[in-house]
Amino acid sequence: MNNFNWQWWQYFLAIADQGSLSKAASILGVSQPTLSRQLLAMENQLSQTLFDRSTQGLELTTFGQGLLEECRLMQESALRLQRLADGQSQILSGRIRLSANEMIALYYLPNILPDFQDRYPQLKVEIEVNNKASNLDKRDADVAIRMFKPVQLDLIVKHLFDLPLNFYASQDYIEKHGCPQNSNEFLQHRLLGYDRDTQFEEGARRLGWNLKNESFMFRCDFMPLHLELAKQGGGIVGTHKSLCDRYGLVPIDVGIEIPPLPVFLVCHRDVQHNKRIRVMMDFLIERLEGALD
Amino acid sequence: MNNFNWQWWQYFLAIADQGSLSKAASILGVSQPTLSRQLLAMENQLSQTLFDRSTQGLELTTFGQGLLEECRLMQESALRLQRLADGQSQILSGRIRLSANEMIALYYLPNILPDFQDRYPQLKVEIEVNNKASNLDKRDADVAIRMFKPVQLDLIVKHLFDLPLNFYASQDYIEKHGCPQNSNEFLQHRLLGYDRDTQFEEGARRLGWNLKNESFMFRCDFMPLHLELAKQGGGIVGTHKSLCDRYGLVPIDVGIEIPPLPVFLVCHRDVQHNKRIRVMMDFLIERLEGALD
DNA sequence: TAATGGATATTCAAATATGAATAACTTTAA
DNA sequence: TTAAAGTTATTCATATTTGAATATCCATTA
Repeated sequence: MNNFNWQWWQYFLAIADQGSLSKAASILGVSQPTLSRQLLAMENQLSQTLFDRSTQGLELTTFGQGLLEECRLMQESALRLQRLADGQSQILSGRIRLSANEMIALYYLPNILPDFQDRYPQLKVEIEVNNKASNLDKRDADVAIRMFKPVQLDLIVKHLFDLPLNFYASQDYIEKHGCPQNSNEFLQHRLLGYDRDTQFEEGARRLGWNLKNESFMFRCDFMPLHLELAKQGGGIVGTHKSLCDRYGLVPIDVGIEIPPLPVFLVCHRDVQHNKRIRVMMDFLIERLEGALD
Repeated sequence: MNNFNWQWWQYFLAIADQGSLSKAASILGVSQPTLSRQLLAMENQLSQTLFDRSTQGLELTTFGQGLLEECRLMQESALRLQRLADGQSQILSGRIRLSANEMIALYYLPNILPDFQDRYPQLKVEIEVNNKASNLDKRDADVAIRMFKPVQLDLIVKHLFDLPLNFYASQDYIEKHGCPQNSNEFLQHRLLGYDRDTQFEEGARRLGWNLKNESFMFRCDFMPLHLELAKQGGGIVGTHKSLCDRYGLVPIDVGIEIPPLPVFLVCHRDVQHNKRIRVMMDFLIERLEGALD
């Protein structure tokens, strides 16, 4: 009776999402001809066409569209099952994926991760460096370091500490352009700002400032570049207090207090008891704060 | 990343439900060794045991139990997908499953089904004869004839007609035992009643009677037997008015009016536009009432 | 116009998964 | 105690599925 292979729905969804047999096949870990034939078999059994083919790829028919939504629900179950299963794993080998933004990845993790690998040599560590919050539901990452508190209910969140922030410039810069003495002077200086990232804008608005991204002379969302620029005397950067010494930067005090940046450690509730994930989180709890020397 | 085959969950659920590789394999349409190996591969990938084996079969480990519930949700999606897909089918060949109780199956369907098969020779008709309501969610049947109005929201229900009921006995019986003239006399007679089926009991209670199953002299849930017994002069039967002529039964009027039995035609909302199902329902709407000659 | 790149479908040798048969075991029934 | 009937695991020849290579098509670009 129930002769429909669930794997077919998995195939169907991958093809629909990718819009191409080749891409879907590569993600699914099968070859394009295999996927082509499986899809044909599926359509054959349904006596219905799921996708319109072209040399540009595949597009859902209206029939196929009618199945997509429920298929996504099925995928959610599948993902949840995988999390539930993996969540029980007490194996200390395999891979663990950590998500962090560029600043954490570049300035804090290198100090401590070698120790982790010494302690757990069987564990392969994969770091996803990304300003976007990666999807813990889909296990794009196992553990994430976030600078904001996630609201999603099925996530386990631990507040680690707060990163003090301030404005800094190099000694060179100050000698050349002088040190601003108040906020009006400050705004006339070469401020290193953001491009599409609105986090800073929003922070400023909460402090009652009208500081648009457009007001900055130099704009870039890749924060490490701000630091390097500031180091070369390129301008004033708002960044972590713990980094100024390393970069030979001096604080600029114009009576503006930047609220410190909270740091959270996050994992999915379903996998919180996974041993690999547990040891990674414990390690980060133990060592990350100390990495801010 | 997402290297888990959805088919494995299908296997997992079937094994959990059947409690045996052999049974599950037969249902899934694979061989027992195949299923045994697939399960092993699955457990291997999870590095966890899903079932404890014995020569009696397989039993879920606590780990496996933790996955069962979500797996059932996944199955619901799979079943819904299949209904949605099948629901669009405009093919007039294949099988169609009809669910009916014993009375309908035995006394009304034989009159009309041959015409259906003449009209749609490509369609194989399967009849599930069952007093229980078969599961339209799981497609145990495509179309069901029910004597009660289903409450489930995702079912399409059409009220066909009402079957008049009355009490009957054979001429022989009446000559031998006399015809009861009032309800007190009536209750002293040989009434043919039910065993575990409480539908009649409940109907009687709604009419203000205290008529327990235990009060009957002869008890059986298989209604056609009641009719045959009554025909042989075995007692008084409460049954369809339309059957009394065929069986040479005469009505017994003791001032008790049995409310007529409503007849509903039911299919799942998801498959209501399926052509096979459509023609079967149209046929039954057209012909079933006439079968009550 | 011709070349390129990206797409699906087909071919065919090779790897893989399958199932009949069987082994090994346990419970139940005789 | 033995036989029967049920279970899962293993073996091995077979059948199926797979993927590299290829054909073919179409849009884009030089």
